[in-house]
Amino acid sequence: MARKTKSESVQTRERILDAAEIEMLARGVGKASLEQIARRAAVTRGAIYWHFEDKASLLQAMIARTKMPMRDLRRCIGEHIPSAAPRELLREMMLHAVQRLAGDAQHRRVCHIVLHRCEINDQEVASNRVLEAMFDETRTALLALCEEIADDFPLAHGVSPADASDMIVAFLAGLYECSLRHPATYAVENNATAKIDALLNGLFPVPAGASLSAS
Amino acid sequence: MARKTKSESVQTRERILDAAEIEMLARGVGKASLEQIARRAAVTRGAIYWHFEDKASLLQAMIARTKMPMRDLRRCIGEHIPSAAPRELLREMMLHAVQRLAGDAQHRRVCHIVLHRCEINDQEVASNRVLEAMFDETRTALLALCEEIADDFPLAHGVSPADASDMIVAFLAGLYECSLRHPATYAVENNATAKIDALLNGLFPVPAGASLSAS
DNA sequence: TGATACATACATTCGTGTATGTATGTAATA
DNA sequence: TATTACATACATACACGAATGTATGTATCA
Repeated sequence: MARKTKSESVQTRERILDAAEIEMLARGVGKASLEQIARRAAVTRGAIYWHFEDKASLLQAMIARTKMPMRDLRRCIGEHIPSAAPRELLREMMLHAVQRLAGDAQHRRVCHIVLHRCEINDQEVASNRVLEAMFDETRTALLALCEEIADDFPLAHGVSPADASDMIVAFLAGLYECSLRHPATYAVENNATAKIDALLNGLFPVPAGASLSAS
Repeated sequence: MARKTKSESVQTRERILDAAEIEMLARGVGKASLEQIARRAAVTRGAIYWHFEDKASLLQAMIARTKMPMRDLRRCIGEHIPSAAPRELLREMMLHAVQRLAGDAQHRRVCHIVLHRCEINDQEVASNRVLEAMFDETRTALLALCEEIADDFPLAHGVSPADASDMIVAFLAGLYECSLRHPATYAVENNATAKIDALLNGLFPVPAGASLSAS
């Protein structure tokens, strides 16, 4: 009814974003109306249009609230690359991604929305750019890592560093797919280390007698 | 303007389905209007409502036109299981899936629509059931196969048959994700055999000196 | 001649965007 | 310190288009 103080308005904005997450997850971005989002946030559409330009920028703000997984991985690379051995680093990165996916509920919701509750219009900006960034950054970062690893370990027969990074990207993307679509059936965090090690051993087989901590 | 012969009406139906594929792929299921689909098929909405109940059943018919990848795989299992060794069978199945994804344009389009151009409503029927079937059937079939393989080959350390089939499902799902979302960057069919072999060798490492054609 | 295979026309709903109202916080002024 | 002035943070109300569903018309095939 009246003007609220600054901190109250920030809270309102957060409540709107929370409500948008829930509604968009349940009904899809297109079918979730601003009216329903507003009702869930205990405000009116007026409040939404005050805080956001339109539904697209609301979605964008919602996405921006959670750090995207692959940017995270990349930063993780930047911080660790000077010190650790690349193969260990890759392993840690993959584990980190899995743990994030298993542990961070808001991250799961937002990824679920972007990946599965959002029709992609070829010209559209919001989630499309995010997805491109996710895939491209991941691929770039992983490719560089795989090339470094290939200096230390022999690659599997017929597999190039690019092939290896493609497989890892596919595996991670598939993890998100399976665990978000069917959380009951596919428990991501279950035996994650063993699974990741099996994949890495297939791509970069450790020669008999060699140590994993080769520089 | 007038009544067509039976075969002509079948052609009209097909043209509508073709147009729906194109429009839904370009704009998403929700934003593709029946009017635009009709225009592309050179008919009016009247024709669409004659052939289909509503947009949902149009989508359902569109999906039904292409066989789903995982049903295919399962049938492939049923046909081959009595004769071939399970590990070879699994390899062939995965190759088959990749080739289908690379070669069958209509299959690619429909999968692209179901996976990425379709907001999923929790209560909705059409594409949701299809997706569930895809994942569940795949998982069931692959799990059985992995258990058979585990009789012949030792599993990687700490990996159960269920873990192995989960990884394979994730890998295949990720292949679809990557190759459909970024066909330019991720060429599926590129080195597919080497990639698949690397994954299988990671999951079911072949003991030194053992032959792959173990019964 | 009746059922078929559509086209046309209309009613209705739903969501968005925008314009406007309104009450309060806040800073400047006197 | 009280008052004025304005910006803020929404609520309310309305106009508009877009899409759906349905009812009805119509020409042709069998």
